[in-house]
Amino acid sequence: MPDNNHDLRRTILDTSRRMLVNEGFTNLSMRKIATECDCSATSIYLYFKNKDALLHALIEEGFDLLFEKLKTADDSQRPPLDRANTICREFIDFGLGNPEYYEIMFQLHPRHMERYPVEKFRKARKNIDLIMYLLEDGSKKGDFLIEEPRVVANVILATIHGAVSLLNAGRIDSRVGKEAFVETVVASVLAGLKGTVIMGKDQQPVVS
Amino acid sequence: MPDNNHDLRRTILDTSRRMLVNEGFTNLSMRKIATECDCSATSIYLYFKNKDALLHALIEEGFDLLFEKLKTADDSQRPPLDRANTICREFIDFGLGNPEYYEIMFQLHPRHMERYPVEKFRKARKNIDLIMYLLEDGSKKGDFLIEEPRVVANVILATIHGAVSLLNAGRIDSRVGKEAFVETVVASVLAGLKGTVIMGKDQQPVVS
DNA sequence: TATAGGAACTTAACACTGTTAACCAATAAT
DNA sequence: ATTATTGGTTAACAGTGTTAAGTTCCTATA
Repeated sequence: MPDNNHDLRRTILDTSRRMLVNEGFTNLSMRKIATECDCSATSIYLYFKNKDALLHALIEEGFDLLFEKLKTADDSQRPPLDRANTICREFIDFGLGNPEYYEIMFQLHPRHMERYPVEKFRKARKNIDLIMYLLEDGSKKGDFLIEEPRVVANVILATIHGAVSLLNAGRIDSRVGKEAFVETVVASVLAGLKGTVIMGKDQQPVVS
Repeated sequence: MPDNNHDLRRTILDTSRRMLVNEGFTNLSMRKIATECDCSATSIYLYFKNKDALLHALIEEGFDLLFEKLKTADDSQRPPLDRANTICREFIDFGLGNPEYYEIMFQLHPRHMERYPVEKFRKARKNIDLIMYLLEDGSKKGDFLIEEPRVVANVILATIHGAVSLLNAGRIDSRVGKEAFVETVVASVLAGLKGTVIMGKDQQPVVS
């Protein structure tokens, strides 16, 4: 049996991912995962150094998922502004659609877990890089006016992240419609790329 | 003894606030608070329904603190754009300067604690309202071009929140300087208010 | 074929956590 | 004088992450 060794490891990952999505991060305990996997809690420690390491593995999967989503949605043939628009919406869509994943990926405070290994940050950074390359492309084509793509890419990420996290936390004024909020956020991001972006009558941002 | 009753209550609040700031949210346990207060852990339950209620009280204090900071920094006599600039920077300053407070105020996921009581949200909303009034003022004076101040106020809050939370979590690309990042975020927010904002040579946003 | 080694897994335990039930002492009210 | 209330306690429950020690079982070598 070649890598049948890692059968349980996969089961643990799959069930904990499922439990994370279904029952939330707070209800994710080693013992609960274990009973769901039909093994003892300590068996998990055979494949993961501790709970944080298991969490890190899930986070990594999350970043892969997000990156795939962004990459497949992004069409490098389209105009940069359209691409930026798409990327923003896909990111928000991911965050609102996978709140549990999003939480451990972006909202889990470092103080709550072991330092996320530096080498794993590369996967997280791939998403920012994707934005950055897009900005550089837009700059080269003269569509954007950006001096420091890396800084702006991080600002864009921060803006969208703020929107997603506050929405998911239910901390956006209830009198503000979710759609209007999202549209305004996206418009604001796109506005930062070049010129002024206003809202068209079909709720799509239009560059004036 | 008039309200000597609430002596212990005050001590609990003060020490837990101090412990929160000094040792972080994760290390805040009822028993630790109790030993620090020279009382038993169960005594805390005489004054707070549970740990969440204690946390809510701390959150409330945090919002008061933030509101005071914003209110005293805001000078309604100055031009709206200057005021917006000040508010943004004060907010960021608060978030970076009080990461523990900020965490329980804005990053503590609802799933991790009992629903934050609706009536207490008013204190949180006072900060958004302050931004909103400023936007309305700017609109009235013709400095801003804003159709829905409440939506935009929430977007501004989200943008700044995203920046603060990612900075505090150490999730901003290390190759991006903190100052440059903050300046770009503020510039981006101000740009959304009207026209295009570019960075002057003194790193201060200038409206063109 | 017998035995040593190691891999996969379990049980029992430790030191924590939030929270509750039961109890006790002192003060205030009838 | 007796009752009720206030403010506090101790002991316990059920849960947490984690570790040390022990157990099975399969595989490879003497």
